[in-house]
Amino acid sequence: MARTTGSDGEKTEAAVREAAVSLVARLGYEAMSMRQLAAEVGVQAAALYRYFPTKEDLLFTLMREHMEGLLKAWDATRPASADPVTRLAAYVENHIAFHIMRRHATHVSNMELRSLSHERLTQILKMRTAYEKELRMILRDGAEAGVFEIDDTGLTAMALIQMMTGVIVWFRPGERLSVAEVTASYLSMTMRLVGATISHGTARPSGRARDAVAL
Amino acid sequence: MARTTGSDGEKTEAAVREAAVSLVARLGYEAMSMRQLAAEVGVQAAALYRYFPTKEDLLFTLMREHMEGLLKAWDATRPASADPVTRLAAYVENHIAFHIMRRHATHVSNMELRSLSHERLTQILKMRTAYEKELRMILRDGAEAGVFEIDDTGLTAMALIQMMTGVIVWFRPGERLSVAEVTASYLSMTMRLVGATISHGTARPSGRARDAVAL
DNA sequence: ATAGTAATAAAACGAACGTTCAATTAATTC
DNA sequence: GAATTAATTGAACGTTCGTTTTATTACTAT
Repeated sequence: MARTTGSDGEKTEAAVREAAVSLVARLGYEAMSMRQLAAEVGVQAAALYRYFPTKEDLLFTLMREHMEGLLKAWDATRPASADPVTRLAAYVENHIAFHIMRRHATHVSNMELRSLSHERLTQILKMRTAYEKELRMILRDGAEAGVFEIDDTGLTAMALIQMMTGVIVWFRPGERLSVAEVTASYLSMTMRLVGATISHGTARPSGRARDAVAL
Repeated sequence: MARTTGSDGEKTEAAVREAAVSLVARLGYEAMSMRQLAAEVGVQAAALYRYFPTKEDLLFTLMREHMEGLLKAWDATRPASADPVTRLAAYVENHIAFHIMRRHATHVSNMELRSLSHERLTQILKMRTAYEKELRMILRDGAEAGVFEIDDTGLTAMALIQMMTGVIVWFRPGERLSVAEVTASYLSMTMRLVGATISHGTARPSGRARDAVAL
């Protein structure tokens, strides 16, 4: 046999991407074989090489697009306001929403970095650093404005990101808590953690967001 | 050749364990080959099988001993006091100290769970859950006593653990911050996060621990 | 000394891996 | 409808993998 009826390059490539994210997240990059991936897509292993020259190229593509998506999502959400509390709230909400929505891809981007070549690792880390810098800037502005009480901006940013990203480890949609409830809780914890002292009139009407500020 | 002069089973096994933790942490379990591990120890691959029947047995041993060590460390540190603030402070300090000290082993225990058989995975997760339960109990007691302000005990426990464990991702001993400084900062952030309202007289004299309570 | 055990080397096994190549068929273009 | 291009198969390549087997040497107890 050869070309199959109804075959379409674009559709196949999309199916490969999708299956790869799921498989790598579940099994790990090294543990997933190209034959396994091909079987999941319903194709022979050789067909994958029409779309991705090597296995590592495939991994890198998944990671790069995930990071680009994260940066793009933040760019679209980023509030014009200069109020650090509002900005921090937006950052937290965007981060949690994005990571819950793309749990598998986040897992891949966080866990499989060691499988990238040095050059590509650098590329991904650059994007990650840019994203983290956004949070550090918010924290610094808030600290300087006196609305946050923060020991060490860099350390606090890392702590917050680890805490928020950790959501994907235990959160499962449709269980005890809704996304909105989780987000509200994390918002509340974040605001306490940074010692936010003034209430921001622009408080979201989402659930128990009142906690997000006061303490 | 065969048995080498000066060879000693106990020493070899210890060397294998040590090298394995380091290699699995750096390369990942799947990416590390038994030949690579053997070379690191200075032995032939076949020699490894005298100490660990399979590669997975080796991984499981590393993980089980790490988790046992964590539980044991907490058991030795756990304060007799019933004061939730004191207990929480002890938990945080123990957790951070242990995880920084055993960065590589923690990496292994957190990242390679998917390479375990179902049965062994369950065993490790049971230990992990027991450890997390300790934190949940502290949080619950504190919330009931009115010294903590907590939305959801389970969610807060997960958030705290993710935050604290995240230390191993970015912290490198001998860089900008000392272990004591990092611990003090995390203690401070933790106490704010849970809304600890009363000062605990037993405050450590370690650095800026004054922040650990007040807000 | 000698017998027995502990610790390893050396070589080999079959299976699985990522990848390549030639052949073949489906769709598209002219 | 012929020529071209797109998409895929099936088989194969050389490597590497985890593991087993066998032989050999170092140590220990008698």
